[in-house]
Amino acid sequence: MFEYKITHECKQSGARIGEFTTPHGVIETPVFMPVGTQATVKAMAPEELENIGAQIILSNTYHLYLRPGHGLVERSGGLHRFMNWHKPILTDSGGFQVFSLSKFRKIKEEGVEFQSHIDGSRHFLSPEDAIKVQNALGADIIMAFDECAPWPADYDYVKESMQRTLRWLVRCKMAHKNTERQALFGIIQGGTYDDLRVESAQHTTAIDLPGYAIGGLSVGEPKEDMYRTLDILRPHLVKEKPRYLMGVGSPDCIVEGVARGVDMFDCVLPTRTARTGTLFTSKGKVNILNAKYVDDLDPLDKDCDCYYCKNYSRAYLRHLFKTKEILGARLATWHNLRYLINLTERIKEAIRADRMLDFREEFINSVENS
RNA sequence: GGAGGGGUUCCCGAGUGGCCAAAGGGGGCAGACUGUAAAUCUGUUGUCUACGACUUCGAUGGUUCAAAUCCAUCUCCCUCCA
Repeated sequence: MFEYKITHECKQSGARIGEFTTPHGVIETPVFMPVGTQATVKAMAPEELENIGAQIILSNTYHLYLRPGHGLVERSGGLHRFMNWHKPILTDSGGFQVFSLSKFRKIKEEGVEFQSHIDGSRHFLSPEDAIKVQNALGADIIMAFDECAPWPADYDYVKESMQRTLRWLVRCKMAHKNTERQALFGIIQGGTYDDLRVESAQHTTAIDLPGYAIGGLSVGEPKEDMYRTLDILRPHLVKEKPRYLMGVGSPDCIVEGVARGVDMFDCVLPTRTARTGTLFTSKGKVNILNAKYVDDLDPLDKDCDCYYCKNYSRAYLRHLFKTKEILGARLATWHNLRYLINLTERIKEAIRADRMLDFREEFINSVENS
């Protein structure tokens, strides 16, 4: 179980196509994983996700722990059964909530004290707790409990945080009881400090795990910093293990990430922006609410094969958004997810043809010339 | 016919002598969103030859240094009573 088999390596870029085997099926990388924090990818039914080619989705330890409680999920037969998604699932550990809910928490060596954003109740989440909850949820891939440090942040703070994340990783591995059916991934931190990144990568990969993630990026830093960090990390990653860039990203970031050897991505961007009217297209970003689309009866993207683009006009989607109809959010989400999954398909073709760098060039140009 | 209430910027609706181009919503226009406190948030919304000027608060006329705000007439709407 949890074997990662690289089936092709791009001669031009070193980008890989691989197969990661899990109890709920094989994931072909590079892969984009839609995010379904609260045991649902907002606006989409599992069947619909499957139909657009989603291979694996994310869910979240912290949010499910608070509501409805991991006990209920476990009693219902695990997360797969609870939400009726029978392909692989990855759960994030709650480490991102240490960052995003920073107003409600206090970090200690033992773990993190949270005050619930829902009702203000106090909770304590240690690395052991995060693993215990994830064992109960039953995802195929579970994440180590880390701290996603903010950006910008002082060197000393990031160093301390990164080293604590390493100590927490050791505790996570010790606590993980279900290694046969759940793959624990470690998370490399270190902000945008190159030496801290290298230190984190060396220590993290020294611990034998089925996969490794790069965290703490796309938290506000310039893209050049993110790309540089990926370049710095690349020689320090384990070639035979999947590499997961957490929280990324936008179409251009995914292309840039794959070109730098990343295999897995997740991001709320396509689903979140879809709900507010921003759509990815082969010609760049479109805000469907713009007045110029009021009479536009063409499909959003002629190059897209999604249910929305095949059956509806831009004017119709704009109308749905203007009237705040639920279907608007659904069609937009449907499209954005299909767009990103299509993008990974095109990326795989480029890797197979050993022309990932050419593809990157073409992609950047096509999106800019809108 | 009698009594009362009211007509404010695209809409609703505050404002009752100067701090009012006029609160607040809505709508419109635009922007943001990267391991989801997000079907959310931000900006903007009379005109112009634009750090100043001009036009606006049902209409007209008047009082005043100064009116959306006071007075008169007209007009339209609403409620109650006959």
